[in-house]
Amino acid sequence: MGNSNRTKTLKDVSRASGLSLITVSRALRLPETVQAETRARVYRAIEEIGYVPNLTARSLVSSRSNMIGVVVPILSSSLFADFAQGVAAVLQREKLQMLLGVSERSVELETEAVRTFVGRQADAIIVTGFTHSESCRTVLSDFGGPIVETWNLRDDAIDIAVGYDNVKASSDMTRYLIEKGYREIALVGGQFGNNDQAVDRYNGFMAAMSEAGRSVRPDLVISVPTPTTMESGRDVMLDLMARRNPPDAVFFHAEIPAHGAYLACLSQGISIPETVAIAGFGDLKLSPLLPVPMTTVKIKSEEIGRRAAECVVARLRGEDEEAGRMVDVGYEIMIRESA
Amino acid sequence: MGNSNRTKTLKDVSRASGLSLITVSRALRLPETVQAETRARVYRAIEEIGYVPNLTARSLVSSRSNMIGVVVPILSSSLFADFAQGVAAVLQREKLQMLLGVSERSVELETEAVRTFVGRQADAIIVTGFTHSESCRTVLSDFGGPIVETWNLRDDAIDIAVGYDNVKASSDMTRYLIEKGYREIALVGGQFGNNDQAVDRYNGFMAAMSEAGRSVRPDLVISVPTPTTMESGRDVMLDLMARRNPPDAVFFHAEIPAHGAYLACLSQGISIPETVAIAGFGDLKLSPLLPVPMTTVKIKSEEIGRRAAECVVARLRGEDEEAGRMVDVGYEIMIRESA
DNA sequence: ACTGCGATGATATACGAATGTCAACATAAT
DNA sequence: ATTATGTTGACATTCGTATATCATCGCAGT
Repeated sequence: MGNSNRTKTLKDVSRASGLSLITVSRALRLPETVQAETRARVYRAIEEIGYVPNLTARSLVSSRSNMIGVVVPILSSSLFADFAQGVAAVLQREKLQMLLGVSERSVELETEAVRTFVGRQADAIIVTGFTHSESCRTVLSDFGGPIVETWNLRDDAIDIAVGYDNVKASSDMTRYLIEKGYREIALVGGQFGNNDQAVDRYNGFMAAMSEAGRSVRPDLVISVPTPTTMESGRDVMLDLMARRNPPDAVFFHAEIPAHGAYLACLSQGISIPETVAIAGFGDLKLSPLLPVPMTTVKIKSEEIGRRAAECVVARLRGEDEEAGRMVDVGYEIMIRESA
Repeated sequence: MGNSNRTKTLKDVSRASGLSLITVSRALRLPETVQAETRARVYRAIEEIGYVPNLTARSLVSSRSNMIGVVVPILSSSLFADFAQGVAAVLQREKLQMLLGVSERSVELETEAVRTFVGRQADAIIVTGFTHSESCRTVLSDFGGPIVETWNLRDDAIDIAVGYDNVKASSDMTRYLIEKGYREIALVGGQFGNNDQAVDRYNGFMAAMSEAGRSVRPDLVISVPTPTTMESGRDVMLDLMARRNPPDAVFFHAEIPAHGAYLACLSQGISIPETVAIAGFGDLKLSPLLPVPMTTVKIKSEEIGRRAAECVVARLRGEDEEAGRMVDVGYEIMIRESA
């Protein structure tokens, strides 16, 4: 483990270079104000003793940390992984670091994560969804920096919202299925607890149905547990198709179960879309490459992450004080062949 | 945005509660040493004014941050996302936070990330792979805390290694393919730059081949660019199958291109494993659910993350000072039907 | 010789919490 | 009454860096 010495400080650099503490400090923060030769001496000494600035101390004084707190419900879902990737890409080039918290869709864990972000002087906070605990809202509203709520759009954003209209996306797809002539459309949705997206998608579906004068058969509205899996989609699908009066179309509000259902049909010889049509929500990389490419709602997860991070850096730079409070990244109805 | 006041300090709690600063501080750190009633007064005041302890200041004096730095090559790959998820799960329950850096497989970006981890007084550092820049090695060896290198096993670990034997995993699968009777085995590997795993897998393949007295046709050794995509796998596969003497088995050293290739065969009516066998490396959720389930090397990505994090917390607790320097999480050869 | 400027240094203070020493007081045990 | 113990407070210092003020010194332009 090499050196067992304590970590080096600016004072050590000063000693090693024979320059005063202030000059060293200036050489780092205001390189223009010291002579080129002096600067070189400082850099040489830094290199020599292996000095790494203590960013904690810097944060304490500046009350800025160059860290952005990000909360995602789960990482092992490619949607949120892509989202985090998008955030990371933007932060990377701005020399900002990402403090990542995983909430597992629990508002308590989210609150805990947000609290530590605030305690660590994070410069901004990006969270998923609009569902928060009371104490989380309190902490966030006392927080000075930019706050971005992502993945959905609501009027009551705390500060900034970056996402897309889940209600509209869901009703658009539902309307397409109706127009396409499907008679019995099943809905496989998510769980409502702590998930405003699932609620909005459900509402979008119901709105489109009633708007078209269609009643919804309660037995055709099913929800799968979180986190979603291919297996749960497969099971739901096989259950549905084994019934006396099966649906002729199934709208999955999550892509993973849709894939599970799709593959189950493929294995069982149930033809898509002839016997049953499948529509998804998410559009993962696999979806367009399936033998019968999947019709689905494309979510721009990486873009949500990027735009959220861009809002943050814009605000930190002082631009856009009031603008960009609401960023709609949109969605796309990908009409392919499965429905 | 609620309160535009500056963030609250311990002094504010002291003022609000009518207790002295030290008592408040003690109530938080050594609750046993203050009376229950006093403690309650402190908590009430904290609640009232919305005090959140400044962890930056705490870190500065304790020179511990409760943050663990983690570097992954990319997040939008389910292997690394699962890995990060595993790390996060363990850190969560230990009240540690994750500082996440994305290296994009560049040693420079990795170095930069590691440097900021050190500067932020991270308590431990977890990196991917054994390929680092010189300055990264220097910074790491001056770093006082635990360092975990993951996803592979090598003798020259800086501190702790958590992973599996890529050479052996690759040669095991190759041997299986040879024994299974495949005559012309193609290899679709990754790029070697900054990727010790790709190198080891290649070496494992070559070793098993020469051990069996089999020569390797250079035209059947192909590499796909990083990051890997389904499309690149599809293209390689279609190219291979269009040749005069196509292979009868293809060993993909990454799962995503294997899936792309698989789906291309499915669409083109190329039967698996009769016309061509496919073996993968990774075992994603999709692999066992394909119509012809895929034979592949199962990597325990989430477990690598969990174990790495567990090593870290054990060391931070002072346990295992010397033990657990090398953790082999193993792999599994999943014999299914595609080969 | 004058001012003005650029580069460097000396010294002090601040950031928010942790921590060590010592004092003040109340209550309990002797 | 004396000593011991528990609770609270006052004060000072520390962590590593940023920053403000003021002092030097050398050198160019007047």
